[in-house]
Amino acid sequence: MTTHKKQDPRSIRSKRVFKEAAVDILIENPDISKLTVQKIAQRAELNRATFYLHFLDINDLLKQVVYDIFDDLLSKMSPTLQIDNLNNQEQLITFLDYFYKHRKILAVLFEHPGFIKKMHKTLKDLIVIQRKSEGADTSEITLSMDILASSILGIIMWWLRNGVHFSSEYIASQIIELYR
Amino acid sequence: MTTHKKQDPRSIRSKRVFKEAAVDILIENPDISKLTVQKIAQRAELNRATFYLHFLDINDLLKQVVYDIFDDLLSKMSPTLQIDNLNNQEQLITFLDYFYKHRKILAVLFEHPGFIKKMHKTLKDLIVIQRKSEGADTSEITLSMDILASSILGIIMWWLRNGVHFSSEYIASQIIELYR
DNA sequence: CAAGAAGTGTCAATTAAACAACAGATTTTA
DNA sequence: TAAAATCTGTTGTTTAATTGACACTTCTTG
Repeated sequence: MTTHKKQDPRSIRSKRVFKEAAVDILIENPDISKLTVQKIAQRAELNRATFYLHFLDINDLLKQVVYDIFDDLLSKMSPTLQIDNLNNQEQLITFLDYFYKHRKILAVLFEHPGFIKKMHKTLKDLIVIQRKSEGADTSEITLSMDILASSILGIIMWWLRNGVHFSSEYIASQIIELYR
Repeated sequence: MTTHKKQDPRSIRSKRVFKEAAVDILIENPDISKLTVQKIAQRAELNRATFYLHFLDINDLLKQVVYDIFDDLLSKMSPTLQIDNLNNQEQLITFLDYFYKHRKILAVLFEHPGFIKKMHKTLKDLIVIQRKSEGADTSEITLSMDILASSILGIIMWWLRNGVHFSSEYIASQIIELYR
């Protein structure tokens, strides 16, 4: 059990503001190579030196952004997973709504090396958790989950790429239809 | 000539954030008597004690908010006043657009004692500046300007009270028609 | 109306952010 | 490609914000 020393609210805020600033800039201009610490600090209205109190470099910040997104996603998913009478479709819609809400930064991050792989792993884990909660045999589920995760990820990426013309409800119903 | 010592960006930001927080709270709940330093600090994500580094009390903050608004208004008006071929109507529309943009906080501030009086003075000054730029005799203009300012202020207050159903262009044309 | 809750204004001590300067790396552009 | 401009990562020092406490006043509500 790690003891987290209580953080100064200034630190908490600064970390958040730096990340928000970076995300905002990336949404305006998705070219990560054009992102600089100076621009982030400027947008965050914080000193450039302060950046280095919280992050090693831009890549470290982006990793934390990615981590935050997954953390947020998991915190949104787990409560619903604990409700027994919730069916697949409702969970899937929660999942898709999350993607819709964060579609702009996700579209940028999908271009980021390593993100898709991490996304895949998280998605698979979520599917495994779900299947287990449905009482499936542990030995049978792990095998085909990669393929299933890949398919869903492919659909999501297509969905995001194409400007999200369809509702999350419709996509959910299509995914369920496909893997019935 | 007062020498302004260059301010720390943290101070500048804190002052701004406190004011924004107060305005936000007032727009949500226009009852000034319900506004507290604690709520402002909480909304601003700053410590309550920090508030007192920048403001004497809530009233002092509100005075500064009022001042900022007028400062902003005057900076928006003066450039147009210097353009010779600009007519009354265009100036009036600039003026009215400003009110439209800030209508929410202005609706709150119009309830604030002293605001209408200050508003009146500023409006009169603007009218006087305008009349002078039109080459009017200095002795003739000051007298009826109070009545004129009161009328325009009355129209603006009515306009704001009634949910701004009409465009600033239409109101401008009506005001000009009235005082032709 | 009495008691608890919430808000005020202030303080000394602590901590995080700003500053400014630096050498060196990278990118732009003439 | 050479020069200029921008960006990087780091540092010691200064300054503003946080903290938690304090005595006091003003709501709020049973």
